[in-house]
Amino acid sequence: MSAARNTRSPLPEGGEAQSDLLDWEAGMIDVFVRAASLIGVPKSIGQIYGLLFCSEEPLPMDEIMDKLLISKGSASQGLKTLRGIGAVKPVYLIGDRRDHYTCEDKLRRLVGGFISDQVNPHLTSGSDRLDVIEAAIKRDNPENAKHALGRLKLLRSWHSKTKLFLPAVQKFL
Amino acid sequence: MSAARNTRSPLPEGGEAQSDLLDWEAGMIDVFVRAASLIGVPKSIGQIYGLLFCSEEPLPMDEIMDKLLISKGSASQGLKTLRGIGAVKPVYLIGDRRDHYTCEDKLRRLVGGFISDQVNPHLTSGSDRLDVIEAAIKRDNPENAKHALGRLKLLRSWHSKTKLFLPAVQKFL
DNA sequence: CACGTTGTTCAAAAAAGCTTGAACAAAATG
DNA sequence: CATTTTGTTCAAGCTTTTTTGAACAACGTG
Repeated sequence: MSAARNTRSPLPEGGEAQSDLLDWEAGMIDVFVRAASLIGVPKSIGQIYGLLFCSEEPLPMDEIMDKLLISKGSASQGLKTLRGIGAVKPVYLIGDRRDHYTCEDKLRRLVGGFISDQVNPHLTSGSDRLDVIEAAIKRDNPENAKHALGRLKLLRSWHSKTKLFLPAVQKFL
Repeated sequence: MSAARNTRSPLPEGGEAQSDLLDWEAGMIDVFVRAASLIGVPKSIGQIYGLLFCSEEPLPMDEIMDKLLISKGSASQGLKTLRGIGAVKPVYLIGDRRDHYTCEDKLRRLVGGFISDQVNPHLTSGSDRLDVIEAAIKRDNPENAKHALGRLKLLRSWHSKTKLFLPAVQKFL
């Protein structure tokens, strides 16, 4: 095998912070950042998840800050969100006061956590909104009430299809 | 049936533009705006789709502008995007030079259009990125190369599951 | 072919969302 | 209990995205 002093991503460094990511790590993190933005999740969260995905060991917050060059606020907030959807899990190491984190790497759980945290609440409140709309139609009784009720019915069918669909996603993945 | 002068949403009006949405329409549009933002689509696009969803007749751009109180630029740009994913269809009415639009109201087609326009391109380019990562691992041959390759393999499996999954979505909905 | 209508484009303004950093809380240490 | 370490919160700043509006292209029409 050919010699190789691991090529690293840009970012020359001066005093404290140091990126120190290998190319393959930077590449993977990039994949996660893109995937995150596709589903409307902030960059820093994709970065953190990606870094943990690459890491063989659980990482504490300050290492995450150093490697990704993000602020304490971002790191703390990002980990909070990731914990919330169950995408990272805290690991307690003896002899180290700091919380360490690993990523959840079962696709099914990742998706499940995201759905129940980010999607289901909207689905639930959506149901109430449809009831309000129905009330408005019946109250105002516009001349095209028949059409309006038809649309409402269609929307309700989309709603219930989606509710059936999401659990099915779990099984599939 | 009880008397009722249709209650309308806020927005007193002065000279030209007029919102003139009924409560039930405003409610439905709101549902679409929320759904749109859930999947990272701008508000104005959700509004336009919602308005067309409520309307019994195809609508021309200037009516859309007037009812939603949005600018010509937004309306034009929003319709362009919606046409792009096949969420609205142009309808040509004789005796009227203006293009009119109706919404696509088959859920399957809506979702299909969105996926092939917004998701598939990312999936495709993602595949190339994984190859680049693999090359980086083999080139640098870091001491944890075994672990790195394991992660890459996992990510590849997620990738192919997703590729299988998306067409399945179509059938289900 | 001059004119009015319809629709697109794009630079600048506005809005929305993310990140930062400093102040604060909590908890372990000596 | 004073001090240090670890982590959270949140207002202010910054970036990115969206919206606006005016200039311009396209196209019928008379």
